[in-house]
Amino acid sequence: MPARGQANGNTESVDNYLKAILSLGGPEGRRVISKSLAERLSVAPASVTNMLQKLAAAPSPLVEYERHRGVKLSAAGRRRALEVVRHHRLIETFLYEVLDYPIDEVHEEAERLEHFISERFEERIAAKLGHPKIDPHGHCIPTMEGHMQEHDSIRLADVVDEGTFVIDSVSDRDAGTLRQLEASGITPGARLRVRKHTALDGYSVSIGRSSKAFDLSQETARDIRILPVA
Amino acid sequence: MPARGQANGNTESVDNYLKAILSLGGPEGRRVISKSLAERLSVAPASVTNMLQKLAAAPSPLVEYERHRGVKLSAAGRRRALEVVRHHRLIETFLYEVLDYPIDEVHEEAERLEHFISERFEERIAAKLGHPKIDPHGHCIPTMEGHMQEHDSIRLADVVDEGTFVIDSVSDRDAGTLRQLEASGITPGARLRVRKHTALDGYSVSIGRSSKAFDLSQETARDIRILPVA
DNA sequence: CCTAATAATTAGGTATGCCTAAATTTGCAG
DNA sequence: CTGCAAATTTAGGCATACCTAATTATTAGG
Repeated sequence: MPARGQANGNTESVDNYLKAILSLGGPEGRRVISKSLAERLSVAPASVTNMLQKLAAAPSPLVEYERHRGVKLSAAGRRRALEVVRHHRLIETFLYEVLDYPIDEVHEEAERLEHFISERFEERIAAKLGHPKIDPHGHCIPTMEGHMQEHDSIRLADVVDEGTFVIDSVSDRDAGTLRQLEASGITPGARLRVRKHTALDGYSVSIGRSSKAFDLSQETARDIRILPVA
Repeated sequence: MPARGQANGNTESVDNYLKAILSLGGPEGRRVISKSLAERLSVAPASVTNMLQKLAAAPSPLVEYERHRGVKLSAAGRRRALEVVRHHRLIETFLYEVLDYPIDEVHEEAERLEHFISERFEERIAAKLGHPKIDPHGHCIPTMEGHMQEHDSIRLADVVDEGTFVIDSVSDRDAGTLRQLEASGITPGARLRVRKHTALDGYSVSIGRSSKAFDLSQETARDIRILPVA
């Protein structure tokens, strides 16, 4: 298939590499090793090497890559990655708010569409939504200029003993988990009271002023990010 | 790139071949010759032969193809083609009605997105729009079951002398033309009074009860379809 | 009915992006 | 400092979908 997208050779595949590097390298833009990329993208390590070489060799490269030493995004690469993340999160918000999608279906649809929408589409849905700052999972939406100020939330899984928190965000990694969390009222903005189960390796939590308690596995607790109560 | 889409090997490219065959073969499903397809798709004739052979050789083929004798859609191919057309026209309507796109920009965006939206997306925008029967250009939207009842409109270019008509639809072939027609009030549903310019090889038209007259080239008149006044 | 023009097909190539298997390189433990 | 294991890279392939050039079919004119 001939290359798609703008002047550059930006394809769906390239977008996904950039997103993965951004996500794995964190906001500070740490070096990312090929193995992590291969895992994240469900692709053979050799394919990663291949792609990184091509990306790095391009006229205005999207990544900085040194043999055997991992990759990081160039300024241009970071810009493109943030644009794709912006698309993704705006689309999710749009599907949820305007098209009444169930929360656990927005991710998959956005994952496909994010690569193909135009600047106009981006601008129009942003306007329609009142230029939202966070998506339905609580993740912040990068600005048009490519700025993203992360919240300094922590993972519930990293809480030592107990306390009361505000839910910052919920991972969209697994649709099933997401559906369950939503059903239990564990959504961004909710107040969460937490107590650690030392025996069961998990947590007992309740929402708001409710006395109903839920058990969460350590696994699930990694998908929830929390903030101290304001 | 690995195949995208459902069980079958439906790619963007295949979709476009099917749409072109549907469009060139008309509602009756006439045989289409490779040359026309090549022109329509801006592709070399050899590429068409190649693709048709693959499509026809598939386990449940989307086309019926005989060497040197053209192609037509199989039942499955027609179903898929109509689904893509439905996507296209629903998306156009959605962009126009919900996202306030200018009329001359809806086609290009829909042309890209039509291949990537899910059944759910289709269903949700259809619901949001109240299950519309025609798109903003006046083209009818195939049903979910793959039915499309064409209007028996005629091209303005085929009008012999003069008369009054209702505008059925306007082609989305050229954005510039479309923008001009919109600006002149030549949009689906409008009443059109026509008089032929024998000398200039074109038409003089006016809209509704307005006395302002516009000249239209023969070229442009091919892009306008009309119905007798009800 | 034969030939010339037109259409279609075959043959052989390009680029993308993925794969496996066989080298390498790196880095950590002893 | 050595040597093994993990990570990475190279080499060689596959599928898609496109291309050009050369060949073969079909069809329409004379």
